Amino acid sequence: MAADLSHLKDELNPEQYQAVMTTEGPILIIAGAGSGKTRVITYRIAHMLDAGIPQSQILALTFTNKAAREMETRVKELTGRKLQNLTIATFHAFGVKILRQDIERLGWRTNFSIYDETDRNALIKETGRELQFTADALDVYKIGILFSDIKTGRKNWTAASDMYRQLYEGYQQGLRLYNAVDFDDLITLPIRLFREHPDVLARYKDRYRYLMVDEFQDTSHQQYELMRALAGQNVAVVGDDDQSIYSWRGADYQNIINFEHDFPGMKEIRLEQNYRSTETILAAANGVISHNTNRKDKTLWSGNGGGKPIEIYMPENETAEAQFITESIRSICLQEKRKYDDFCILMRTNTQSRPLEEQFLQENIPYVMSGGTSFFQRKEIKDIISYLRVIANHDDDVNLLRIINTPRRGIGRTTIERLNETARTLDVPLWEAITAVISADESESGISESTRDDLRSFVTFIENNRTMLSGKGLAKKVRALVEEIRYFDWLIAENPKSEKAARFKYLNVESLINSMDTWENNPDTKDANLYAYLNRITLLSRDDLDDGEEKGKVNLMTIHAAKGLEFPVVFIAGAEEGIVPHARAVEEGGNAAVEEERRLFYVAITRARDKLFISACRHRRRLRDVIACEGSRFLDEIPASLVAYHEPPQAVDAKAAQDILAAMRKSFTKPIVPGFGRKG
DNA sequence: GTGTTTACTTTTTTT
DNA sequence: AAGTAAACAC
Repeated sequence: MAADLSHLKDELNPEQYQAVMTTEGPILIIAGAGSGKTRVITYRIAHMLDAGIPQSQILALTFTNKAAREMETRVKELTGRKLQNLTIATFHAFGVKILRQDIERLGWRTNFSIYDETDRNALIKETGRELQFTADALDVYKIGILFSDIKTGRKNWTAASDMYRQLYEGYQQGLRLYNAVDFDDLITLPIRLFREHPDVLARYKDRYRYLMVDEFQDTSHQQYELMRALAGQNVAVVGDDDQSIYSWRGADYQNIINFEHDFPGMKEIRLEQNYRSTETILAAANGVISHNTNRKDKTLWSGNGGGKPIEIYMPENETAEAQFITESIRSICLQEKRKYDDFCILMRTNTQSRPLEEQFLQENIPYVMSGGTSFFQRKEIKDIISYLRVIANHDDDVNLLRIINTPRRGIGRTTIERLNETARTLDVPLWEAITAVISADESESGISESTRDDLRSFVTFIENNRTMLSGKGLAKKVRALVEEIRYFDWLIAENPKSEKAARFKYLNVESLINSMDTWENNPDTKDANLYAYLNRITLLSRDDLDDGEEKGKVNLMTIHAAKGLEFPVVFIAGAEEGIVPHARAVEEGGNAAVEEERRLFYVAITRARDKLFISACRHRRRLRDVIACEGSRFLDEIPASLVAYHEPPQAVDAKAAQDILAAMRKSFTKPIVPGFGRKG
């Protein structure tokens, strides 16, 4: 089916239409929540293709893989074309693409490893130990953040941080030696590449004539630099300062101001009509966000009619909260004939998901938790991936150390220390030290012959698996590897108390292998080799794996993960002081941080189309003990006329809890609070 | 030299 | 509850 865009004018409002038709020159689209942003972007691309602009000239940058994928499918649907040459990617994925092509010019080899936070911290720890840092001074978590700030120019060295300068140098050298780059490098190295090698930049500028950046309010200075380096005149950026929620990762919505300066003649288009939410929900959102001082003034309006009041409930604890949510979902499903995937539960932190997931399992309600502790952060997954990384890049010390004795193969602490010394004196990666030690005539290394045998078989094992680098059947080979190292036995041994846990972990490994299989058999996968797989994998999160699986399931996610999405019925769980706004944000960042938390809450509210429930527990379990909680300050910022409160349950013992539950069940056929269920 | 036990802290949000 | 580091046992 060919594109039929002749009715564009009827399908879009005047501002949207203008945004779609303005393909030449710089434009800034300020798109309020629910104002049809995705629609505008996809129509805009479709229109450009329709106007004869080749796919290869268009580059669209997003923040999440999910957004990129969604954009691609929508354009595909709209145009009915195959999109082989259209580039829609996240900033980081695009960075990888650039580096895969030309990183050799910067001194790395093309089979470089990408280090995530865990890997980065491991490398910092390792380097710190070599430099004799005391355990006290070596808070790798904090140092990792510091290094990221330094690398991206967010911070300079200060008297306080100066003691880590040498460590930073060591860290950087480590990356170079192990042929690895970290997440920040995925943006900063392309910038450097473009600066130092104008011919490379020219190639990209020549190719990409039309640039588009989504969620522009969340671009960092580095990402903005990258964009600016590539941009000619035809740049469209789309954003909303009220939805800027990534400042802790370097996002700065001042880039919107910078854009006005750097691209003179820029056209600004504002999308202020909300098509998503009821007037009630929108009024609540506006009421909250209006408390922020530092923002572009906006008047979002909705033509969608009143809607139901926003329901606020204060359950006794998180179990009661989870029960309230599942009960509500059940009855709304029945009453309004909704499907499970119409519901979304939003949380501030990942840890909030546990009691909810338990309740869902118990009640047999299917759910998907997107994001969360990323699938790829799981130990069992990282173990297997580490094997693959070492196979792809022997010099990757961080991953080598991870697997060299996992499962146990008799290579213990002292051996590793010895190898480290050898590596340090020769100034080579561990792998080379190992090969040197095992091929030496006598055991001058101080490593026993039997241990050297263990090392030899390890090296042989890795070498034998290099067949993965080419040819077909990657998943099959990985499965064989997992069997050969007897990973399941290891999991059982490591989880002596719970075979269930071991089994669960093994299932995760299984689903990793399955996803490899689908990936390599997907016709859209261009080169199904190990390198391509590894480059891709580090940038993915859980929900990028099981595509299509989320149909018919209740959605659970953090507010951050929900950006850009919408659901008919939304629950915001844990709307308590200390959670939103998060205690850490309040104590560390002062007012600016509270404003960001408020934006976060605003994003949460504006995900809802028809119905919004907010719950705040009176007590919550934290660490060991139970603490008393207060409702979030943001709750008071919702105009009272829009809210219906649930009657709080009085008792906590089991019997009373049953009664409350029974009352709650009834409450959906007959409101226990006057006004609930009626139009406000 | 290696593997197991025990004491101890802890990380908000994600590419 | 889970991951880490140091102490302890083999």
